[in-house]
Formats: sequence, C-alpha cells, structure tokens
Amino acid sequence: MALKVRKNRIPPPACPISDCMRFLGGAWTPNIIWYLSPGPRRFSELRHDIPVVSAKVLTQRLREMEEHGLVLRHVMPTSPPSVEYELTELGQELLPVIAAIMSVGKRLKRRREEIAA
Amino acid sequence: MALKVRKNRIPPPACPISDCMRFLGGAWTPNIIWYLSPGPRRFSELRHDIPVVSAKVLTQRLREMEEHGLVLRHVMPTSPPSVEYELTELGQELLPVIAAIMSVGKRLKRRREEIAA
DNA sequence: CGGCTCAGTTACCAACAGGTTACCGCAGAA
DNA sequence: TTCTGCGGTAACCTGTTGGTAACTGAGCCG
Repeated sequence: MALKVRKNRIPPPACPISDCMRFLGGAWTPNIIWYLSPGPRRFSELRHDIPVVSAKVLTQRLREMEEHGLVLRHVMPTSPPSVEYELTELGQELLPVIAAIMSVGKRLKRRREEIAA
Repeated sequence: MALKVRKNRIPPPACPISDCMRFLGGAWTPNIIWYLSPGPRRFSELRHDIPVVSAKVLTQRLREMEEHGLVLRHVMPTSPPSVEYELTELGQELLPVIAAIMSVGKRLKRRREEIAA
C-alpha cells in the first residue's frame, strides 16, 4: 500500500512567510532594527553599535529598510553632515518579532549549554 | 522567492540576535516549521507542501533543525520507508515568532498594495 | 594649506548557500 | 521482470552577498 499524503488536517493558511521574510532578510537587519528601537540614531552611531558590519552593508540595509517603509531617513544640514534613521510605526511593529527571536534564541542557547555540560 | 536569511558567522558579542537567527537561518526554515505546526508530517508531504524547495535543502534544514533540537525524526520501518518529522516543545516555542512574522508581513503587503493603488 | 570627520559610493573578490542532476536500496505493484 | 515511490546522498554549478579597500566632497580646525 503506497503511502498517501495525509490531507485530514487543517491546512495552514496560504503561507505569506516568504513575503514577510524579505523584510527581515539580509545580514544584520534584525540587529539594526534592534539598535534603532530606543529611538533615532545616526549612521556613525549604528556603525559604532555594530562594529562588525561594514559601511557598505549598513547603507544597503538602511536603504532597503527605507524602501520597505521600516525606517525614515532624516538628513540634518549641520556642519558635519549628519543623517538620522528612525523606525517608522511599521518598523516598530517588528520589535515583538525580534524580541521573540531573542528570547527563544536565549532559551536554545541555554539548552545547548546544558547538553554540552 | 528565495527567502534567504544568511547565517552570520561571527556574531557581535553583546547582541544575542545573531545567535538566535542561526536557528531561523537558512532558506525555508520558517516555512518548514509552519508546515510542521499542525502535527507530524512526512518528508514527501513536506515536499508537497513546499514544492519549490529541493530535496537537498529540505534534508539540510531538517537535519539542522534536528541538531538544534527543534524537530524529532521518527523512522517508521514500514515497507516503503517512511520518515516523520515532528516539532519538539522547543520548536513549538518558535511558532509565536513565525506568527508575528506573518502578521507583520501581511500588514506590509497591504501597505504596498495601498501605495501601488 | 593639510588633514580630519561624516556619510556614504564604487570596484573588485572569495565564500557559500542553494539549485540541478544523477544515483542508491528497498518494497510493492503491474 | 520491470517500474514506481520513498527517503534520501553525492557531485557539480551558479548567483548572491557580504567583505575590503579606495575614493568622494563638503565643512571645519589649526
């Protein structure tokens, strides 16, 4: 008897995950959102916050996030030019996701440590 | 759509996000978790659920998830070999994250449609 | 004037993840 | 006997991505 695909279950609704993950895709995007969460932050501050990320990638991510409507970019016409990035409302809606990711990640990390020990 | 979240190599020391994202990293991991959420599911069923993912990648993801303790792998010694995958408790703890990702994704999608209209 | 900072941009490059194809052993069906 | 389905694995190829280094250009400082 050949095995059949079981259909006697509630099918998950059409999965929008792929659409959604485009907004979190790319290295460091969650980190950037996290560091923007307390409030507006300048480019060089973000560089300082996440020193392992290169300027190029930071720019790329911020541009992408701006396109997606997750951040606002304010250019301050000060003497040393200064650019502030700020989470939009939509960007702030991602914070619970990131918080959840962090809490689960911590739990998994603890688990690994227990196994290692 | 490719749905890639890169597994970042060296994470920033202070921030646990990178550690956490390793568990969601790799293409299709969130989708797989989602399709496992209603209950155990066989390999070929998952292939049917997510036809765009290749067998190789599906195997890779399931193996990684098994290593991370997110899924259990049950080999049924039936005549056509059958392998069931099942979310562990830890894996189920990821579901709120995925639900959050989905809800935000839907919202962003609506927003894009409004802009396009 | 030289050099510094801020906020990038551009060109080039290596690594790696994911896709494709082929193949395996086994059992039951035709 | 051959064929198919299951659950993979191995070898190979390609595209993307993120890193590095060098550059810009305005404004200020000394």
